[in-house]
Amino acid sequence: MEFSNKQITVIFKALCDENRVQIFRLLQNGERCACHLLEEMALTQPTLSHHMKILCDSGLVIGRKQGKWMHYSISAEGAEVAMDCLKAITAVTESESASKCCNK
Amino acid sequence: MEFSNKQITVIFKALCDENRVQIFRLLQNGERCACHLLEEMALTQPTLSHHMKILCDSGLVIGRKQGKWMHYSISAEGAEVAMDCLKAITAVTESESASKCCNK
DNA sequence: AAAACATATTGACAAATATAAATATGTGTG
DNA sequence: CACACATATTTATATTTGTCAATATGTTTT
Repeated sequence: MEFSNKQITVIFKALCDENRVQIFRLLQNGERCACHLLEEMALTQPTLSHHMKILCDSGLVIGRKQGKWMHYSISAEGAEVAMDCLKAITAVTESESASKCCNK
Repeated sequence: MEFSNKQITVIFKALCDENRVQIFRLLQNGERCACHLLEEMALTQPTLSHHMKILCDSGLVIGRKQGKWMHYSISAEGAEVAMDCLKAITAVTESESASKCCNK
């Protein structure tokens, strides 16, 4: 089992909230600092910080600290991992076509 | 914008819960009926039904009704859509390398 | 060192979600 | 048609999650 159930939920939790999805859209134009994201999103600073933590935990976003600023960007490697993960969990290895059911 | 933020959250909500991820693992062996899933999972029938609804809403799982039984399977088309969606939301279209930040 | 600033953390609360018991719906069978 | 059975829905509740205010941490500037 390449990915644990828990790992999978952590990865895709990044994409389960509309605000976080919107943050991805902002990061698609390239690296952005937290203050920039804060201006664009209708969120308070602590809430943004909370979402950025979830995004970084997922591996889909990378945080780079530079002085007092945090710069965030989409991780190509993280995206690759998520892609592999999605492919792995949706792959069907069926050989038989009949549905396994409790009523025989 | 090919996918709305809302659509994206609905798709990936399927993979945000450990029980639902486990259901994917069961379905990877081929189509299964609800009663079979219920035997394998440590859930009550209403809870399983609730999760199956979320999975079907995501498009990643298909429900097929046959008499009084519901047969569930992973949707190859749904998986393809999710893949495209993941690719789309993690794609970076940056031309500039410098980080856009509020401090100029 | 003090002040100003950017971000993170804590604590409290509201909203959303997962869960199960009870009930409803729909389907096959006697 | 009555009954048994599989699944869905409703209702209530516990847990999780998103949110913000207040505060803490760490960095730069004066």
